[in-house]
Amino acid sequence: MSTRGSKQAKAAMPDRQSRESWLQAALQALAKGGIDQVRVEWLARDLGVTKGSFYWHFKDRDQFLEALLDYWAEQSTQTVIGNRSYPDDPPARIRAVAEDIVRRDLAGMDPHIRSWTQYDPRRAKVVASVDKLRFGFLRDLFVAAGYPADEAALRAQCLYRYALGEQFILARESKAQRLRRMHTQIDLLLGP
Amino acid sequence: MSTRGSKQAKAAMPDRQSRESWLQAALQALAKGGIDQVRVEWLARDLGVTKGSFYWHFKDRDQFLEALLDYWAEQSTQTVIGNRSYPDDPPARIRAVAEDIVRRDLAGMDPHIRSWTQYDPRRAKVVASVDKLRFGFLRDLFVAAGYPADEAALRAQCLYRYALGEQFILARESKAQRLRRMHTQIDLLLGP
DNA sequence: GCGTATCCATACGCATCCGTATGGACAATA
DNA sequence: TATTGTCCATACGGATGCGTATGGATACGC
Repeated sequence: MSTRGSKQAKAAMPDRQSRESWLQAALQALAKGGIDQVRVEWLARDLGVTKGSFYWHFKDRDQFLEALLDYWAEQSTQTVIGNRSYPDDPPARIRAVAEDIVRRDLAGMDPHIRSWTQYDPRRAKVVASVDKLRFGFLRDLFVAAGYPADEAALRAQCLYRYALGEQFILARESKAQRLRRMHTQIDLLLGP
Repeated sequence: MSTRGSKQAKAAMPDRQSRESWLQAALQALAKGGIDQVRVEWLARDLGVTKGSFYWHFKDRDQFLEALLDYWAEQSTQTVIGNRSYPDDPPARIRAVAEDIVRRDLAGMDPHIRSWTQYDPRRAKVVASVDKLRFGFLRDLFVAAGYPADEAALRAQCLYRYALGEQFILARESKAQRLRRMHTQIDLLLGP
């Protein structure tokens, strides 16, 4: 039944878990049903191990959730900001970044994250720092496009809120439609 | 200790609960910490009664949560759309509605609702219908402002996403700042 | 005043999940 | 081969929350 670690070891020690594999599993669970889907024993079942592994890597669930939030923060900032293959022309760059936001794998994670962290000041602080970082990245794009600082900030705020809101519309829409409307929004923001 | 129903009865039967008082308490709990804060015994404590009351009004927790989602849908549509005291001038009307959205009591509820319902098709359907209704209301405002149908729809989608996204920014900002930026966004949408 | 309907308290069984305690499997090192 | 370190299985105690069973309290019609 179990695919317990055999000796041919395609990638060495198949069943052994790392801190990160637990966090990765938790992130997937979080994406599916919110923070109350992140249960120690459920993750263990997903990973094909038992809690014994969990409590070897982490002190308790609280510390794990803290680490999870940090892990999310790291992932969700690198995904957009870490991509250096964007075009040089500022407006095209803004479009490319916005498309990346819509497309990215972490789509749909934000509502769970924010629902989870909303009333915990310490956690809200982490989310706020992510918002600040992503916003700053967008603002710089508008600055590069020639807008003065305050104008750039306003437009970046608009775009960021739009991108966030986009994640929470559950309507079954094609990605093409979403992208088209996003372009309309950007055209407005790049206008006067 | 208990303010058990005495005979002077300022408003008749102080401690007796109705279906709606349970739903109201649940909505408050939901707003604070998401759906996993909605626990039968916790609500009972909040209301100053015991579970006995709950299981008289509702079959079980699942049925209760269904009713809760419907209750939210009703509340969150009436809040904005039910207000008939908006100005007649279409642009001013759009501004007033948008301000209402920012100000309204249900602010901050959406992330919890969407995190909760995202991966349940039956529940997602309810949320989608709310989105559809609120969006339709906004679209009609743009139509009234003179935009052709498709243009109005696009602008309404932009505004709606912006308003949604606004709820998820946890940054400590004054309401005045939020309103000012919202106005900027609307000015853009009412432009060319 | 009596019966009935409405609403809630109390107490219990049950399942689930957290955290711990302890020992075992496996690899690396000597 | 002995030893040590890493990682996990198993089994348990305890807490928590759901749902039920049953009786009590209050209002209302007659």
